[in-house]
Amino acid sequence: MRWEELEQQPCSLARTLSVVGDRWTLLVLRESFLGIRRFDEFEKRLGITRHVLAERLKKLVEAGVLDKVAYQLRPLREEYCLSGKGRDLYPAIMALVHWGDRHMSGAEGAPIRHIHRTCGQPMHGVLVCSDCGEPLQPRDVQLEEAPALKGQLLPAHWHEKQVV
Amino acid sequence: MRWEELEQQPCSLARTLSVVGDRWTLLVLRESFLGIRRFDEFEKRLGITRHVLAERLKKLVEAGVLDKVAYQLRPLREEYCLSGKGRDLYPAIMALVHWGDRHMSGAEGAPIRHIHRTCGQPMHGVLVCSDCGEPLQPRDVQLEEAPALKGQLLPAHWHEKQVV
DNA sequence: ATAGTCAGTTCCATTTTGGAACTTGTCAAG
DNA sequence: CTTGACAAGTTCCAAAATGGAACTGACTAT
Repeated sequence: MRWEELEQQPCSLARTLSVVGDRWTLLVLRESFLGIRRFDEFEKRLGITRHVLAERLKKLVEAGVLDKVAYQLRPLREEYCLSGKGRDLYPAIMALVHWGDRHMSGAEGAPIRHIHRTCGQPMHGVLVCSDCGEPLQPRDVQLEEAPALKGQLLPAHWHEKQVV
Repeated sequence: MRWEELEQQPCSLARTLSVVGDRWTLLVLRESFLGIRRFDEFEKRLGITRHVLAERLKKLVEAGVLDKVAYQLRPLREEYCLSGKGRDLYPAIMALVHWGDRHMSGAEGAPIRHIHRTCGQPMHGVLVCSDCGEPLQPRDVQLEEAPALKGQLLPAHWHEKQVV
C-alpha cells in the first residue's frame, strides 16, 4: 500500500499514519512542541538529512499540521509553526512518550520527567473516557461501524467474542 | 538515522518509534486489538506484502509487543497475541485514532464510533494528568531532563520562553 | 572581494518496500 | 500412491525511500 492509498482507507488510524506514519515525522513535531521552528535547527537537533527534512516539512504544511510563516523578507526566510491541527497531536505524542518511558527506558529511567504546573506533581498522561472520565480499557469500548461501512471493517465475529 | 540508532536515543518518543514508527506496524497492532492473530488473516485484512508482514511480526515479537504462541503442532502453526506491553499501546492508538476522526474524516464522519460500555455513551479518549485528572495542555507541562542528561535534550532557551 | 548564513536542491549509493512465485510440513481426497 | 489444499513463511527482482555529501541562490557582515 502506498501513502496515497493509506490516506483513502476508511480507517482513522490509517489516515493518521498517512501523515505521521514514518520514522521522522513525529520527531519533527516533537521539536515543534519544544519551540523549534527553523530548517537548520530541525536539522541540527535531529540529525535528519536536509533532503528528508525538506520533504517532511512540505508534507506537514500540505496536511495543515504546520504553518509556514515568514520571519524576514530580503532574503525571504520562513519558519514552521504548529497549527491547531498540529497542537491536537499532543495527546498522541504524550501517549507514545509514556509508553517509551514505561517500556523502553533502561535502568536510568525516563530521559525526561513531566511536571504538571497545574497541580505541581510529576505525572504522565492517562487516557480517559470523554464522557464519564474513567480510564479506558480495550474491553470496555464497543465499536460500531458507520452505517455506510457496515460489515466492512470489523472481523466477522468481533461482536461475538471479546478479544482483548 | 537508522532504526538501531533510533532505539539508542535518549528520547522516549524516538525509542517508541524504533518499534512502531513506520507505515505498517501500528496497523498490524490495530488488527491485533481486533482479535486478529494469524499470518494470513493479517495479510488479507491489511493488504500488506507477506515479506513485510513477516518482518514486522518478527520485530514485534523481538520487542516483546506480541507473543508467538503455538495453536497446533504437526504441522507447527503459531499465532501472534498481544502481550501486556502490546496492550499498553492502546492509549497511544486511541489518541491517534481520535486525531484521525477529528482531522482526517470526510463529510461522512468517522468510520467507527466508540461506545463506552461502562457509561453507555459515545466517546473518545481524553488525555488527563495522572495526578490531578485535568486534561493535559502542552503549556501546563514542565519538562525536566534526567540529571545525567542535563542540557542535552531541551533547546537552550526552553525554560525562558513558553513556546506552544 | 570574501566569507558567512539560511533554506533549500541535486546527485548517487544504500536500504526498504511492493509484487509475485516458490518452499516446507502435513492432512484429506481420489 | 498421487494430487491438491492449507498455513506460514522465504526468495527474487524491480521500484521507491533514505543517507550522505556537495551545490545553489539570495542576501548580510567585514
